[in-house]
Amino acid sequence: MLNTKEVIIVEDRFTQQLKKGILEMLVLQLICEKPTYGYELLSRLKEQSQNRFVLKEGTLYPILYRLEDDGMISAQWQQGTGRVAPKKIYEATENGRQENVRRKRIWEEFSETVTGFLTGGDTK
Amino acid sequence: MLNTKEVIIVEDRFTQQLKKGILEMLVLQLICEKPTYGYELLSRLKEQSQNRFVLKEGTLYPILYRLEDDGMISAQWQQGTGRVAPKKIYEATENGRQENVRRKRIWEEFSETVTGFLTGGDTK
DNA sequence: CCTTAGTATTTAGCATTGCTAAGTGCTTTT
DNA sequence: AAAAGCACTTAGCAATGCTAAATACTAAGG
Repeated sequence: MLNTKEVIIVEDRFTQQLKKGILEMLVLQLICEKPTYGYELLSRLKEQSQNRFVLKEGTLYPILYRLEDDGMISAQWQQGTGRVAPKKIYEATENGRQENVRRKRIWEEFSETVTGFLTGGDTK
Repeated sequence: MLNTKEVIIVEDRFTQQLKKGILEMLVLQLICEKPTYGYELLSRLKEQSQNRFVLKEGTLYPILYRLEDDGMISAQWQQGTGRVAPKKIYEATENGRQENVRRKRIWEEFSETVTGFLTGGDTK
């Protein structure tokens, strides 16, 4: 591509609010799958969601710090190999894995309830 | 029931955050189904969700005001019939109905994406 | 050589939304 | 007389995602 600009999709308030809680869950899920560092998470989120979860750094890193503060993940700095900048590698703790399972269960039940609510009544 | 006290389920941060945006969507949906007033919405939410969306008034009314400010619903005071306190009846506007349809679409796609994300990778 | 883009992390400050808590006023039940 | 129910209002807090910008180093292009 000559022009690397991307189409900017202005997200409305609704869609933005839907993400509350979800992003942290997805990040935890990805780290449970395999140890990773922040910048890589950005691309994994983007790709695995078909461009639906395209985060800025300012969104992701605070999530990582929260998960770390809450004991869900642990971090260690990886030495800069050769000239590659050092990365902060995160991996899930035992607590984190349990919490991840719990959240998936809650999400499943929650989303089913909501969908049932919306389709049960039918606006017409 | 002699004792009307209910078991208090302390909700964790995660579950609370999941509701962001959702409650407003559900309220709009209910009003689209038929004109209603605030207090009745509380019970409809509670029943139709099998006790999963049990709101306090302080949560619901601000939602109604927002929906009204945004032109999704319109309100009119119903005269107090006899000795019954006057109620503020809300009904959906044309904009509200369109937005409701749009939100349902967004929710459907969103929830499928999230579920796919969580089941695709499998934490093992 | 200088500029742009890419990798990688950090931080400040704002907007939105749900929550608790409390208050008003009237009616019905105990 | 007190408690509980109906019905609406408001103040203030907590949590999370967003924008924007800064730092620092490497690689590529004109």
